[in-house]
Amino acid sequence: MYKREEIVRALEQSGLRITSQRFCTMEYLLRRDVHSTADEIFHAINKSDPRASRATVYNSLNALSRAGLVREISIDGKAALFDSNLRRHHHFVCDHCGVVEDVPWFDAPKAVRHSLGARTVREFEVMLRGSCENCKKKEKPSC
Amino acid sequence: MYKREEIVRALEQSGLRITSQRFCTMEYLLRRDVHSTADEIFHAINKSDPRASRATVYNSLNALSRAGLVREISIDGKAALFDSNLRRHHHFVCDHCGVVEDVPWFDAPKAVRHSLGARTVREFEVMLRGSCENCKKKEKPSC
DNA sequence: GTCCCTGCAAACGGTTTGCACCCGG
DNA sequence: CCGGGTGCAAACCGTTTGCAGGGAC
Repeated sequence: MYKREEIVRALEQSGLRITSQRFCTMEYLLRRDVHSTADEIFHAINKSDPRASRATVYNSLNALSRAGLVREISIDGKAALFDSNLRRHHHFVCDHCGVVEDVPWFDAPKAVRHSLGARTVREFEVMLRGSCENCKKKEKPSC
Repeated sequence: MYKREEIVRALEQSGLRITSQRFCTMEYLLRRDVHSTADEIFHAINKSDPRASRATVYNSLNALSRAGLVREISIDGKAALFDSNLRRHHHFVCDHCGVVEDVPWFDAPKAVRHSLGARTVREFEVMLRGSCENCKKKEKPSC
């Protein structure tokens, strides 16, 4: 579980002012195990503090993102998802329910680097698409 | 070069009515070697037929996309790009100029499939990010 | 006390939709 | 002639921005 001071320390180390909004946003992302949209975060924060605004959630997320404390992922033109998992990883997207799950990191095959000619590659991002465990069960009720 | 009848045939085979807008949209995409946004396509078509509307370009692109004649790619929440290259391939995105280039297809390493547990994988999509050839030259003017 | 952050509302860019008219089959 | 496509404008949705006031350091 994430303690208050851990979050404060993470924000401090990134040189960000510790404000209520940033703290709450960071806390929310760390406590969830699934990726969240800005809107979900806004509603959660807004429930405990009705004065909190959507714009500030966006601003906070951008600040956290620039500071490298969260990662923004955008898939298929839908609302951006925010991810507090900073370990290298890839993503799996379910075609049916749309859930986005983390999958373990693997590097690009060596041969690929050669096919890229004069380009420099800094990042390797993979997206797998298919049926998640739950949707697969539903597809085949029995046999 | 793509001949008029080839495009007509492709549309026919997909069971789509052959209308001026769909033909022009398809032609435009086939003739370009880079991916285009709906807006670019709209402006190109609008130049020769000032009555053409943005909405119809979107509708046509959606129809072509549903029919499997073009592929829609959305990257980083920016305007969608449309791609008439139907061969399997991956994408390279330049961090500096934003250009999106096709790179040769390669399959996921076998080990990856095992790490996915009960999920079924239908598609494997890779995005490489870095500096394209042009931007790399500019980065290092000399030494 | 100084900036930076916040909240609000308005603006924004990309895309979709409702509707009346039009055209391909 | 019928059904679907088209053009237009307005709606939509996620996100950003300008501004005035407030809070962190």
